[in-house]
Amino acid sequence: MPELPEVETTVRRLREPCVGQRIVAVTINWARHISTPSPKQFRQRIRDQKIESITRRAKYLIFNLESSFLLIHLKMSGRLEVVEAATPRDKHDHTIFHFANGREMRFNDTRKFGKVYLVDDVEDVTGHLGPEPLEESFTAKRLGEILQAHHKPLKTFLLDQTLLAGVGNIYADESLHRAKIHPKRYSDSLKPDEVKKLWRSIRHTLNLAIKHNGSSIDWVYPQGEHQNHFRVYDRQDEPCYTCGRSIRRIVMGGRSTHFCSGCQRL
DNA sequence: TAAAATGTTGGGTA
DNA sequence: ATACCCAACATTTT
Repeated sequence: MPELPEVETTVRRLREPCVGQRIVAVTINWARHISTPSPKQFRQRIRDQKIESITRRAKYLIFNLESSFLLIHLKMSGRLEVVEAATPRDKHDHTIFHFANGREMRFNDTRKFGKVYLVDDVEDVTGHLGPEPLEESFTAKRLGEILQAHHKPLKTFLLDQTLLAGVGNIYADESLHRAKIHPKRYSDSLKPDEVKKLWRSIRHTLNLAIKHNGSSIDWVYPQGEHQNHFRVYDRQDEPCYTCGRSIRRIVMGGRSTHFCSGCQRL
């Protein structure tokens, strides 16, 4: 589930226990978690490297090591925790990074969709991604240009990581509601004031979610509290807080899509 | 019980 | 260029 705000929260939470730590070994219990290089090469190359900093690009965590980059994508159910080595392991702790200080970072991933990369060039993994919505360089003008260049329903547009990076199913719906724009509107149909509203809405929605430490849903990602602030996501048949009309749930591109039948007209 | 649905993404085929 | 279905997998819900 983790989208941009949850990944950002995870990065911030991991900095204190990780930065400055040296990775002395890696335990790989599910080899297919390691995307590149081979598990054997991975273990060898990461060994004895220190974590110098942690950043984020879209939904990827980037661990800046001494001589390479460790990237992790949590996909649908991934979680990262740093614990004492003596802490009992969970059956879904698939990849474990052992630190020199006796603690370890565990990549727990029930559905096993997550991926781990060790690369010299971050762009090898993130090169196909669109702009970061919270960067200063991402202006309303820039969003407008990208919107105009494609003819896609907005929901589909917002989920396309090559056009705009980091927005997932929850924040796409929340952003469109805050902008009062219907998810089926086509990207190249927005008027300039609508572009501006959508741009502001995306950034506000993501920043607010980060302030709430992300959203917690079910058993995944237990930290955040932004789920208490959803306006449309998972609120089908409930009244809109803005206009009182009921929230609808439809399926677009195989993804559940929530919008207000009053505020968001086609 | 069995089928459907769940936050992601990439690929293959129209 | 876009749309649609499928794949990866485990667990919960219908």
